[in-house]
Amino acid sequence: MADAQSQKGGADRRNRKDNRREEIVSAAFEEFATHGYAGARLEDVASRAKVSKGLPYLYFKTKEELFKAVVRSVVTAHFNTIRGKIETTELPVKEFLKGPFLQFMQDLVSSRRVLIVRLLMAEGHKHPELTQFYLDTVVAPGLETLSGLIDKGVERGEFRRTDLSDYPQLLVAPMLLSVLWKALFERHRHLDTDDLLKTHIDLLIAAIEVPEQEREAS
Amino acid sequence: MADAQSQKGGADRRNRKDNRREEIVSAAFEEFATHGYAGARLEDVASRAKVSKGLPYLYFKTKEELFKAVVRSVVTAHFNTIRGKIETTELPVKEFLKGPFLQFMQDLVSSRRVLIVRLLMAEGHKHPELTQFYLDTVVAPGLETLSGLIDKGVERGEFRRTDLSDYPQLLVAPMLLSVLWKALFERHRHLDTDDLLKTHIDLLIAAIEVPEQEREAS
Amino acid sequence: MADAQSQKGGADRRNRKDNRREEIVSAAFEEFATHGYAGARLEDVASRAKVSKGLPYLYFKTKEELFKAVVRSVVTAHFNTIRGKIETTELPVKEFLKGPFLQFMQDLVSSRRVLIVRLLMAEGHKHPELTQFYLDTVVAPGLETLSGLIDKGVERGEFRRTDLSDYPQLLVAPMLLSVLWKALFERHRHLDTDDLLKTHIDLLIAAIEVPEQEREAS
Amino acid sequence: MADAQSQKGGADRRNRKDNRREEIVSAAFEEFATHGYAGARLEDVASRAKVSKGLPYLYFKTKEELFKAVVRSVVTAHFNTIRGKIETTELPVKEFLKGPFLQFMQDLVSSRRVLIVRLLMAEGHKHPELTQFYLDTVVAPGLETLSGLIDKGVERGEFRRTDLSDYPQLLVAPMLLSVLWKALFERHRHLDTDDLLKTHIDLLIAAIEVPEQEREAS
DNA sequence: AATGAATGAGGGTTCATTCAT
DNA sequence: TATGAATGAACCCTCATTCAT
Repeated sequence: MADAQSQKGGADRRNRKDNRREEIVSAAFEEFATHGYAGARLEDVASRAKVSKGLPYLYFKTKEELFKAVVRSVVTAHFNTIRGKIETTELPVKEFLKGPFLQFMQDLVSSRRVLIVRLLMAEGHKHPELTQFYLDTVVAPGLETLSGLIDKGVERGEFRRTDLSDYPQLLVAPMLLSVLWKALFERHRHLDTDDLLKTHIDLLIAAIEVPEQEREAS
Repeated sequence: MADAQSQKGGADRRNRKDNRREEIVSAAFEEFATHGYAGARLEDVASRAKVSKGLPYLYFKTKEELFKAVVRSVVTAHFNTIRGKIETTELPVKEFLKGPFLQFMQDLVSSRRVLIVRLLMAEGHKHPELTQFYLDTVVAPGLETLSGLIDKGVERGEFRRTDLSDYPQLLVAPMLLSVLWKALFERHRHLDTDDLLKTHIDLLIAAIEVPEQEREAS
Repeated sequence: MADAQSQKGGADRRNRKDNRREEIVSAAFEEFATHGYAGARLEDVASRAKVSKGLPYLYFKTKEELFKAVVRSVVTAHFNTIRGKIETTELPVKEFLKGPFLQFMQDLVSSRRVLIVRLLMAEGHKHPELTQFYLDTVVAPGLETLSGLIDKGVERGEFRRTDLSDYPQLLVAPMLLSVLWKALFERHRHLDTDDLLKTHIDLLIAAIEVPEQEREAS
Repeated sequence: MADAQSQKGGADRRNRKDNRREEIVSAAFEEFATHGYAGARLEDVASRAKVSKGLPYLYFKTKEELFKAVVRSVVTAHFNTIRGKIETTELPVKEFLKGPFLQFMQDLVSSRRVLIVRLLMAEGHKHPELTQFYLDTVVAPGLETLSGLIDKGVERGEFRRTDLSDYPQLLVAPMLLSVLWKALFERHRHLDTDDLLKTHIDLLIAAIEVPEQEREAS
């Protein structure tokens, strides 16, 4: 029992430490997202996380390390879900695009997480290893998966063979635009990004779809 | 003579002053584009413009004023050209999109001017009036013009009536993506943005085009 | 048995405690000697002593207390040996100087312990009670003893009566110089301090020695 | 006249700037000498020099640069005087040592400038290039000159040939000791360094002097 | 109009010291 | 007794802005 007690004590401390770390990263995310990298003050991060000014430095050697941790934490684990879905779905590709994939983009656009995208756009060029990390972890696998999805549609006879396979970026470009619009212009002029994304998917499908009557029997 | 002299002197001075101003703004553009708003140092702006450290303050009260001037200066006058072309072209809309419009996007992506876009993404939300200005001056008229272009295609029977008219942003979203890719990822992974943009236009046309045989004679 | 057990336990604890203390002081000596007072970090002291960051504070209230303990520990017990030898030697003073005393100085110059001298030089003026302690414990008795040694030589007819008795510091000044040379300049320019010290002793003896033929028979 | 005026204006500014620089270095000398390198606060340097907190950074990139400038400024030009005298004196070497040279050492010991020696002792090992500079600029030439002085005495038949020529450091070691005594112990126990130095010179001369009756006629 | 020296508020970072466990 | 997470004061350095010339 005494053992259990002390173990538990250790676990508590571990948990507390982990929590603090997460709280700091989370607070930092807000501050970076709001003020940009240079504009964010570590002291504000600390007080948002309700810790002392010096604590972040116990977990992150420098502001930049903290920034990297923020990017990593936002990125990690969120994109694997949809990727898994894409690769295992049984739906016709067209239905998948109009359903789950559209949904995914719509959700992403309205989530706070995408602020990281704006951050990266704004500050990424000053942190090459970070962009590389993001490219390797999120962008490249994501594009790979999308390419695969298009190809699957082609193989199944749903889609014509087009250059879209080479530029899966085109599938998500309007999502990027939506993110930026929301960040910059939304307060001045509303844009229905959900509908915009839906329109985008519909047009894309129209562009590459093989009409029902032309499909081969198999 | 004396009058002419002094007038000429006045003109010189005016010119010199204007030049100075332009040089400062231009130097500031480079510094802002390279280091971001917070990261740019007014002293570097001054020395890039080959003026003294204090001079920018004779023209711009604060760093923010200078920033606004930069945005305005980059924005102004560059977008009217293509807008004019769009509105007066005699080409079939399809041909216009595949020709001059594609060319315009390709040029823009590789111009230094688009760095302003990254700047706005990074700092825009802190300068609402600036984004408003940008929206009013560049974005809104641009979108308006694009809408008109699509509609013209519809009216001429080239295109089906689609929701693209409501979301002309979809025409330029890949351009935005291209800009960002170049800024962030290009050094890690090459993307042929010219070809990507071409593919985009082709797909879009495929999506909305009325097939030759279906067109009404008029 | 139980008693023995607990007694032993008590002894262990005492020993352990003393060891810890010594280890901390010893680690602190290294850190202070290497980085100076202000430059030494208590965390480094702790990790060098392989104890936790907080432990030194159980033994020493502040960094300054630890510093004092370091000075005291290095000082204590090391100088009594030579002092004892000086006071009890049967050798002619001249031989004593050329033999054991020279040896002592040569050893001291190459020992790590003299780093304390540099420390005191650097920080002593900020810790008056510490310099007083050092003066009372090491310097004053040492000089006293040296004075006595010279006087013994005079009384024995080996040396002339000179003012050297009033300034025994002159006997050790080259040792000080040697210490500093090693600390500062040795890496740039070698100095054979052993030979320098030998030369010093030889010259000093030449200066005060009563030539053989002039000595009184006794 | 206007020209002269503006020239004078320029000169004024130059002078003012140079003055500021000197004032900062001088203030820094005091602060470093009092608190050591790490203990000195640039803000205190600034306010001692009656300039703003940031000004020192216009003249010295970092604290270390300022420190180096302090060392250089104290060192420069002060040691050439005595060196010149040594090399050109017409006095018998013995008389020179007992007169001007002793005087020089006595003056030096009581000047504020020697605090730089304590500084170097304390911090020198952390700034190798600085100690090298000091060695090359002050120490090495000084020792060279002293060696020459001894040799001149030997050549003139005043002195025996001894190893002192190889270790001119022995001539100045008591000066070093005096500096340190004053810095550390003087407030606790008085030492008449003037007399100590005189005794030192007397003893040294006694050690190497060729007695009058033994000198060769020439 | 133009210069560039000077100012001083502000932010990143360190580290002696405290304290909950 | 021992740990190491946490605190917060202090300090170096930067840079937007001012001002004497």
